[in-house]
Amino acid sequence: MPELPEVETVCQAIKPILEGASFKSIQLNRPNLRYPFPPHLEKNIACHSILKVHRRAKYLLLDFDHGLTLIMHLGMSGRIILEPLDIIGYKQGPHDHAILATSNNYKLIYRDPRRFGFFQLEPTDRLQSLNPFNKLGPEPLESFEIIASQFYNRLQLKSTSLKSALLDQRIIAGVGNIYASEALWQAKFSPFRLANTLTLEEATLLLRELQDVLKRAIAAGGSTLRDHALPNKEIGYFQHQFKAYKRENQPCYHCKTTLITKLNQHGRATYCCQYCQRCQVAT
DNA sequence: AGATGAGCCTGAAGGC
DNA sequence: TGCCTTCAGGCTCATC
Repeated sequence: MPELPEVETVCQAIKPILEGASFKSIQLNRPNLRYPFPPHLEKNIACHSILKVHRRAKYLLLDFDHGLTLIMHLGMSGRIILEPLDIIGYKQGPHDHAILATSNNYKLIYRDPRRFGFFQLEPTDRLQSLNPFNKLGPEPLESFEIIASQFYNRLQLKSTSLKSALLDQRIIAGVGNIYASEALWQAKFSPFRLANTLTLEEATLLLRELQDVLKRAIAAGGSTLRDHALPNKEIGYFQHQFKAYKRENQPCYHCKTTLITKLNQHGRATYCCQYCQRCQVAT
């Protein structure tokens, strides 16, 4: 599922329930996801209060009162379900890999069919100096004034395409394939244009459109394609607002005439209006 | 430094 | 209906 808006909506939904609570038991149904689960996970975090639930890029972070942070990444197909502990009718699914029971009688279920996600446990005060957090670019929803120049400066150092640059977590954190396509369409920039050819004004415009797309997606509860759902199982609705992504052969909403094209860029799908975005596949 | 391909996995969708 | 192939929202690694 998860790009920044999906992780953010999950974060906002679980925050009021988890902050101040603790996990009283942790059931792991397999030894690993993409990587092994942190050793002695239950022993290390059970019965410690969760001080803060927050997000950095596409990572969900749970800070505990004894100085450890549980990092959860949802990979491609991960989701988090939060439901009352005594709910009748919960049937453990084949991909419910971790079930964490909370002190306030909820269970947090980590479900991930493809298992590209992972858990990591690290000291909270060292998080910023650890991989991958020490490499991440600014949060795109930080105050515009603070990050605009950083964004521009980082683009200036990149002789790769704009699409690649937006997906590069070192330039701007949390953007994935959907929202990169949407932001580029909205700003009318070709995904194939080289990142270091943008002027400060153009980089500013792109960042504004990126912020707009991400904020609207969060307000809509994220995008539900196959896997994403909010922890209460409601789905996100931003997929109905896609202007480029998954709209191949449908008219562009800018020019109303050109059909959106699906192109392959670095092995991944890119959607654009070849007229409005002046898309020419770079040679 | 950047591009490319492979790999980690499963399930949905489409073609035949 | 069933089998096969392709594709998918992320990220890392090796190689060129």
